[in-house]
Amino acid sequence: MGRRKIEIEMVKEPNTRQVTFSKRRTGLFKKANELSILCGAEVAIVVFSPGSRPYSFGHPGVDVVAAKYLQQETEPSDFQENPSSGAPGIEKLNIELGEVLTQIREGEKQAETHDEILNQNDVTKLSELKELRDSYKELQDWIKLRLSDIEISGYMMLLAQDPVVGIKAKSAKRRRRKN
Amino acid sequence: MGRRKIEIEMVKEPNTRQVTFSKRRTGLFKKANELSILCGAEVAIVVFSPGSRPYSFGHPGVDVVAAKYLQQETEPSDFQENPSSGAPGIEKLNIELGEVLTQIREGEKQAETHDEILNQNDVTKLSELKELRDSYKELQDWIKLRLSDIEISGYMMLLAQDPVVGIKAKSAKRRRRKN
DNA sequence: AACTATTTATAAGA
DNA sequence: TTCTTATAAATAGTT
Repeated sequence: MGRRKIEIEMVKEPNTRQVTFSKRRTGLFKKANELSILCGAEVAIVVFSPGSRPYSFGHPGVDVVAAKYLQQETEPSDFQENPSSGAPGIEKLNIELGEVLTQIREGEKQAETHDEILNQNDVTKLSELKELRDSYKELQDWIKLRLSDIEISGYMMLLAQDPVVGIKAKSAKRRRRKN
Repeated sequence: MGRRKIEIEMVKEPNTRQVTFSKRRTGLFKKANELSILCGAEVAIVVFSPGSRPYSFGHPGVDVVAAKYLQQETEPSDFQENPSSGAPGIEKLNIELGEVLTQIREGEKQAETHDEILNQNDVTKLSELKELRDSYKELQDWIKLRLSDIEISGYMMLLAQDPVVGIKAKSAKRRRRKN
């Protein structure tokens, strides 16, 4: 968005990096503000500059949103006891899928420790990344097809259940279709 | 930034508002990601949609940054040399993967409308569910293998980033397994 | 800090 | 909804 296109990678020149940080932090907060107003959404952002200086934005407030977020995290989900779906055995399947998700997440954390290695990879590896991505996409498509075949709902929900609690609780309760 | 200029005020049409929310939330997270990479900054964002669904972004993690923010202890920072990611082109791949995740989530929403149908399914369908599950597991394994091959870190992080909120450990009850 | 040339985000439209 | 496209907006390099 400037005179030239830049790669998304650490800006080496300290001075330039600082300037970039200031400009983009301002832009980020502006965007966040617009989002909250346009959509009536609650937003909280905390940023630590390269020099670890803290900056924050919040609507209605960082603390408010953070509290809501934390509360939700600890809040005991109620979907558990909900028999909802009703398909025999589906619960067990859901649990297993949940475990798979957990594994993904764990692998993801483990991957964090590989940052440096990542930086050493050269572009050659990109082909492999694409391969990975494409394969993943294919599977998603396949899953979606299977889903329409067997009409299973709570199932897909569970796919993303682990990460998104909000959706979980909501779907569990719903007994009627919305639209 | 669109066909027409719009005023920054609550979008009245619920449908349009939802669309705007999705687009802008994606844009916001993308910007946040770029900021963290370009400047080696730590960023955490929590957003609640108009429907109070939680979304979050965090580098290195929402909880990490949030904790640091809350503590606010003037610690001697030597954050300067955070290498974070930076492989050329990886940014684009991350975004594409993010889109895949979005697709999953969308499919999930769509599935919600099949609650009733689901309840009519009989046990016969279970075999298919298992097939689905196994296939999904297989892919996860494959992905994990590929990951160790190419050592990509931020990549997998992005996989779970969108829902992220994820960290919402609360799904606690069922994810509690040592693996 | 301002100033543009460009890139990027996105509001409408298909 | 997903993709496209005309425009608005953000911003990289410059002054």
